[in-house]
Amino acid sequence: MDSSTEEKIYEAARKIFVLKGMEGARMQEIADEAGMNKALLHYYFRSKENLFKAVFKDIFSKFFTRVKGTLLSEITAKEKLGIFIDNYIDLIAANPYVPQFIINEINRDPKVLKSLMFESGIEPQKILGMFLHEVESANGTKLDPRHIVVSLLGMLIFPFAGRPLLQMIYFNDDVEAYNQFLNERKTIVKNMILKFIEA
Amino acid sequence: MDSSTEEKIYEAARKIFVLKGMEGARMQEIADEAGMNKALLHYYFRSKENLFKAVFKDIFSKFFTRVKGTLLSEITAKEKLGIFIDNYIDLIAANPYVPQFIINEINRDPKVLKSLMFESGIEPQKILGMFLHEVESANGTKLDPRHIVVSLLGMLIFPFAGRPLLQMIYFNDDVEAYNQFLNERKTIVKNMILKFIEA
DNA sequence: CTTTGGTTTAACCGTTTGGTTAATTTACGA
DNA sequence: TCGTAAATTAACCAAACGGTTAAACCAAAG
Repeated sequence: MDSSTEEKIYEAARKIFVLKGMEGARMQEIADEAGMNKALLHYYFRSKENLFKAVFKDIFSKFFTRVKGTLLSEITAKEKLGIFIDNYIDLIAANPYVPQFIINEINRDPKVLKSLMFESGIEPQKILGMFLHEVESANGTKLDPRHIVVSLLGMLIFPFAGRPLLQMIYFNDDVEAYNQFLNERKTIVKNMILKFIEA
Repeated sequence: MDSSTEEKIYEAARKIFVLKGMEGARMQEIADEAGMNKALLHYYFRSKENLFKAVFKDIFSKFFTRVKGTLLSEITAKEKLGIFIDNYIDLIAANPYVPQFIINEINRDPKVLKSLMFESGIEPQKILGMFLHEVESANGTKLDPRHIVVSLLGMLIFPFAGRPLLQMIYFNDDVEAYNQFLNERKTIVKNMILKFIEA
């Protein structure tokens, strides 16, 4: 660990905030996680809200930036959908609590959304707008593409957000079986979306 | 308001807990919402955790009981799916924060899940098991029905959980337009699921 | 009217919380 | 080697928190 103190604080804060949310997180816990005195958090970031905003803004923009990369490759719309689904599932699998974290914090304080999107540099409207366009050209504007996007995101996020419930009810708390189930979803979701768009 | 003191506390607690979660809720805020002294909350329910458990257990079991009712009618599997989707969307529309609340609290403390299901009387496994059976007989066991159920629930819940984000990005914060979008989803989701199962 | 028991309240308590401060340590250029 | 500014710490603070308590209130039984 040769990263700077500020970076250590930031990474510890990210971990704790994503796991417990703004209200559930404690400054002392973040300090412990970073292995240093609590006062240092206030030395580098003035307040808890400041630290949280820095973390949240970064997670928010990075998440959408990753999505953007997926949608910029030069292939057909349907291929893009397939690649998007693969990459998005991998992205959530690597950060399983992030989507739910983003949803929770936006619901907790929806006011920050506008300034957040502006300050984050990237504009989700354009990214998701690109996505809408992919869907639109794939199904020939027969359907409202917003329904496709919402269905797609719901199908991708829910198995992660509802994991404790689903894993227990359907998989007898077998972690490996559930991981395989999550992998299978790439194919399943692709088939569902494409079948619906084509028909 | 001629309901008893205990009922008033309970309803206030339900409202605040669902809106802000266990950690975000304050006993004083619940007392204010109920229009009475904070000490009364401890007089009727011993502790915050007690009060929360009572509320959560009740919400959890009522939500699954409602789902159960939908699946018990005597019609074909495909018809049941359609009716289930209609009723489930109406149910969430009447309690838009409940699914996310349940998901959050289960993630926060997954240990309580088992005892919760046991104490709540109804067993989600059986209810969702019934649902699996409907899906199974509708698609002739060609697909793992668990994927269908997870997709279906994700498609139904996500537009409510992600509302602030989706409403802003796709509907310019037009509340009425988003409400109409939510209504359209009944048809859309039905078509998606049925098309996928039949094919 | 008085007593009795459940109900309600204001005031209080100990702990935890985010945040501050003054002093100490460290890094490093003059 | 010294001096200085940044970095780090222990100790502290006020406010907010969940929870308690003792007294006041109130309805019903005697």
